[in-house]
Amino acid sequence: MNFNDIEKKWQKYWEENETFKAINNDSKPPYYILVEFPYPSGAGLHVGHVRSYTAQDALARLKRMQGYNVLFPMGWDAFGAPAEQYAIKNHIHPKEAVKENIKTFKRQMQSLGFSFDWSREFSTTDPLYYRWTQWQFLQFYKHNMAYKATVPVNWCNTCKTVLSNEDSAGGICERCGSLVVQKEKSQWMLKMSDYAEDLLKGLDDTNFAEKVKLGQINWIGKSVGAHVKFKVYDSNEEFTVFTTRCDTLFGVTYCVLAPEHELVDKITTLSQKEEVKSYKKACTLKNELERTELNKEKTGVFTGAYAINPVNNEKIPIYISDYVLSSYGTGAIMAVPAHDERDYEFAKKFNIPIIQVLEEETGSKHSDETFKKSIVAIVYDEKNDKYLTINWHELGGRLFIGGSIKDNEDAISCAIREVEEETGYKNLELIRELPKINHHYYAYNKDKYFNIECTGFLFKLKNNEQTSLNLDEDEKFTVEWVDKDTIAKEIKDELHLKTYSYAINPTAILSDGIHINSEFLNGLNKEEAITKMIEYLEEKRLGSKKVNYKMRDWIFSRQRFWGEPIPMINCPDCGWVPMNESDLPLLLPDVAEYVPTDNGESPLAKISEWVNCKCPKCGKDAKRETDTMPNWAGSSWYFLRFMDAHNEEEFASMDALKYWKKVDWYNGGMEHTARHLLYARFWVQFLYNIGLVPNKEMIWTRVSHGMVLGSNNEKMSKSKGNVINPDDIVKEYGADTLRVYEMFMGDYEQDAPWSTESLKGCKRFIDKIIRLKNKVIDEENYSKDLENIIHKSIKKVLHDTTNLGYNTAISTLMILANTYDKKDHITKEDYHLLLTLLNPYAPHITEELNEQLGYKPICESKWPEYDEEKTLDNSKVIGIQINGKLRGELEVTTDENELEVKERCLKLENIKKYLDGKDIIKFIYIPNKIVNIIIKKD
RNA sequence: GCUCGUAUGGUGAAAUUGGUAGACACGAUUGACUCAAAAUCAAUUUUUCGCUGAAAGUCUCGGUUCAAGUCCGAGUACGAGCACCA
Repeated sequence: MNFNDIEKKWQKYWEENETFKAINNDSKPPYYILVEFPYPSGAGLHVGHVRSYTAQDALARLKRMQGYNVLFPMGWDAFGAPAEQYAIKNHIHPKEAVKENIKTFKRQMQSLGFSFDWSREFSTTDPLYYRWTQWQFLQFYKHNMAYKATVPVNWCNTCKTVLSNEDSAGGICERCGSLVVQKEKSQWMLKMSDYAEDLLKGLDDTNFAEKVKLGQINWIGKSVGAHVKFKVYDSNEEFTVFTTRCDTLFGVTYCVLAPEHELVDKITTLSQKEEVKSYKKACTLKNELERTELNKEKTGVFTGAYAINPVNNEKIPIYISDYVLSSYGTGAIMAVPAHDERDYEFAKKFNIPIIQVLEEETGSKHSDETFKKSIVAIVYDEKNDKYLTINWHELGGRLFIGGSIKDNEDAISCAIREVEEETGYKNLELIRELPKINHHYYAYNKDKYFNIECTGFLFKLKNNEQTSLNLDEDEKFTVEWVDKDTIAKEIKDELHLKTYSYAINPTAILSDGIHINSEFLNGLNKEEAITKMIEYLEEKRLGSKKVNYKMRDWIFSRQRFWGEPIPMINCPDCGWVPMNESDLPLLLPDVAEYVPTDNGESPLAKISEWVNCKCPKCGKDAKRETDTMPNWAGSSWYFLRFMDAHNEEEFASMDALKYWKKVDWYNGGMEHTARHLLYARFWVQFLYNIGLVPNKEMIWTRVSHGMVLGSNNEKMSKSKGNVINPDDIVKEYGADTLRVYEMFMGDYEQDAPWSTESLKGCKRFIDKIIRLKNKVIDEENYSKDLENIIHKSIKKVLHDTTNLGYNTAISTLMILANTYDKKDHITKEDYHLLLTLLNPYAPHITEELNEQLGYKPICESKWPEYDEEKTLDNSKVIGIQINGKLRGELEVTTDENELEVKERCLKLENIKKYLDGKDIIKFIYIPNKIVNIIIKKD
């Protein structure tokens, strides 16, 4: 029999015997393994699918052998735009296209021998399934979690259609390449923002991989800050800003409102009216691309109005600018150019003052410090592109010019004086004063600790006129002009380096430090100052602590045909009325001809016999909602349906949900770890809150797999011609080979390129397994000399298969097979064991060989036990190092003590050679690991 | 720009707690079997050198340690996601 026949034979056996059927309420412990159900595209199964399905299949098969009642289901996420477009083009109903694709996918999956429980199969497009998706939407609505709102959508004027964010990436329509514009539409929304905190906290009740948790946390984007009220000068108006940095309030030099802010028209002065109006107009015309373009210069206009800074009553101008988003926070900000990059950029452009309120700290603090003020002067020679430095030689290396400020002297005159005293140059022109730095240091010559507030200055040399220096000082240092490279290499002092970086790279200071110019906050660090400022604001009723989240409500409407219809009816008298639950499912109409509308409504809007209906409340003529649900809807709860797939009374019974408890292990692509997972968790938490599921989190472990890339290390795509079709591989090399190869190809969580050469290596491994049968002699029990490696292998394969170590599990099995191969004979039990361990990965060939040996099928057997005692070695070869360098090896037994090991060590020829005439300072013996002998060096 | 991930031979990659770097494969080279090929088996394969031995070596620089791929600090390159989130 060839491998294709063997595969068919066993696939048939499993199907006929319902080997993988999971039974609800079985007495065995439940274990739920889930892989993301695929979107059945026309392209068929991808080798990337094969990778994750095989991994989970191996886990499922192993868990079954361990005595678990394993639920390992499969279904189809079949709503979506591609099927819709295909259907429009070919004048058929999308469900026909979907049916075809599902058939292909299922055949391919079955040809790979995945142990799915096909009795629970369903598609999100089955009315029996989406009936419950609709029902759950009604629950959202009834609990005030669904509402209508007007939001902008991406709209393509050429295609006359609404686009998803994915299809309009970069502001270009994916299909026709024309510019995408924003259009206002009334949409159904789910109040997901209410769940932000719960979704954050819920992560503690999961075992998600750390990077998955991080993805969720970032998406939710919690930030703790404050609301601060600003009064408009000479008016009764006021506005509120959201800030995470209320500690910098004394550095506020202007405010910005979003162009759409409601106050803009009210406060704009007469003289600025025209300018404001045209800027607002320009903003609405901007498309996505322009708004998000990198390096875009800040724009904005002055409203003519002023605000009052609540902490110091300063009068500050109010601008409008599109760098402030109306959708986040309050749509208004206080601007602190000294400590925010965007504000800095804006202030530079509009010549707005910059007030530093936070000094960066350098050096290390000491308890007994003397405070003084000082300067660092950086003098630049434009002509030669060089900087003036003083080389103190051994005394202190290379520095810029520095010095202490005398009493009754201001910082700038001090800087000019010091430059002349130390270098003789006196014709300086100030380019810029640099931010102040708080520096701690120890002065050797004075044996004292100092804390200085240092102001930096950047000067330009006007001419080379130089007075002569007195000789005494000339002996201690030399004055040198140096270039950038020399500075980078030779200046080590932290204070001078920091000042230099301010000079060449002017920017806002974002790091922590010490507050200055801030009255009651002076001397405090960032965190202390924030706490104190919030207290102050709340006490004076000027503001309050406020938490903000980036996560918005879920836009739940799509203007498409091929999705779950939203079961809402618009009645001229009663408004929006939910359908009666007993009338569900609301079916999609059975028409093959439908065209998109010109105004962006769903194609359903044109099918009048479907749209027109009666109001469930008053019975008058009414119209159905024509928007459909997003793709994410059906996939947000499918894992619950698998627990009770054919229930006609409920989406799933509490009984079934309680039996399976939760998804023990969920696997999918990295691209879904943020959004899909978040939507699914939100959906479940809502169902929990209304008492329909037993746990607030229904997914325990979430793992993300790496992609299978083409052999050229690029993503597989038709256009690149690097696509591998699993059907071809199964036909030529067999399903088992493909499965083993995809598990062996590399770290499961990492991307891996396809290699047909490597695949052939796995075929050779399978062939070797078959050849080993010739060495089997009719004897029970393990061979004595194989016992150690057999027990070790059972342990390792078990550990690796349940801990994402699929590649090392395979290599362990290769080593075991190689060991068998070196022997003339192996026992039946030796061979049986190898087949059992390999079975989760290569189920067909192992079952076949196992049957030929006369054993009962592996899929009905137990996972072999290992004896910890027998995995231990009683001796081990360890390395012997001398001063950390490997110089020899020694076989030690576990019961040898350090003294015995040392004695034997020192007798070894190559060790003696190195020790000859040297003193041993230390002898380190780490049992079972290594010996390190430390000797005195010459 | 921000967040996350990654960096080890010609290639895919191993290396539980810091403890002999390169397991297991692929490819390559040589040999055996063969009329020949395939298959199989055996051997070599990190680099350099004065080759029975030695030195260097896990992106770069620095640190901790008897001992660092692994821990700490600074940086570089590549990849992914998000992007003016105050």
